[in-house]
Amino acid sequence: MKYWLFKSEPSTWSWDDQVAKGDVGEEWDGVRNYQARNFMREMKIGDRGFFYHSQSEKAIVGTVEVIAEAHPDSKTDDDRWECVDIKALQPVKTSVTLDQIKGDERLSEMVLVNNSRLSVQPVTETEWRIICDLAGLPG
DNA sequence: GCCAACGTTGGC
DNA sequence: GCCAACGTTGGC
Repeated sequence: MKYWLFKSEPSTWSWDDQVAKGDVGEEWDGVRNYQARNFMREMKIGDRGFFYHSQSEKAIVGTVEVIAEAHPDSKTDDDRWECVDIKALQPVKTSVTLDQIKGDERLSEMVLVNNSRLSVQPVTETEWRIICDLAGLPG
C-alpha cells in the first residue's frame, strides 16, 4: 500500500464536503497538472492519503482511501486529465499544521515542504506514521 | 492582497 | 527545441 497527500482549498472542496459523500466517495477532479495526474495513475484501490486544507487553514485534517483507480475526469472533455475516487476515512484528532510539519526535522523531506504547489503528492510510510502520531490517529 | 515559484503555452 | 510571456497556486 502506498500513501499520498491530497490538497484542496476548503472554500472549493472541504473535508466536510468529502465526509458528506460517505462511502460513495467522490472524484478528485480538477487536477490540471501532469505530475499530479501521474501520481494519481500510480494509485491503487486501498491506498491511503492525507486530506490537506490549503490557503487559510494549512493543515492536515483527515485521512482518505482510494476507492477507484485513475479514470477520465468527468468534469472535462480533455482526455489528458484523469482522476481517482476517494472516500473519507477518519478525521484527525488534532490537525497537523504546515508550521508543525516545517518545524519537524523528520518531515523536512516532505513534498509539501519543498514543492508547495503540487496538489497531489506521495508520502513515505515513515512520514505517514509520524504524521498519524502527531494527529492522534492509529495509522 | 501581494508576490514568488512554478507550469504551460505559443511564437520563433 | 528554446524561451519569453502568461496564468495559477498557495504561503505570507
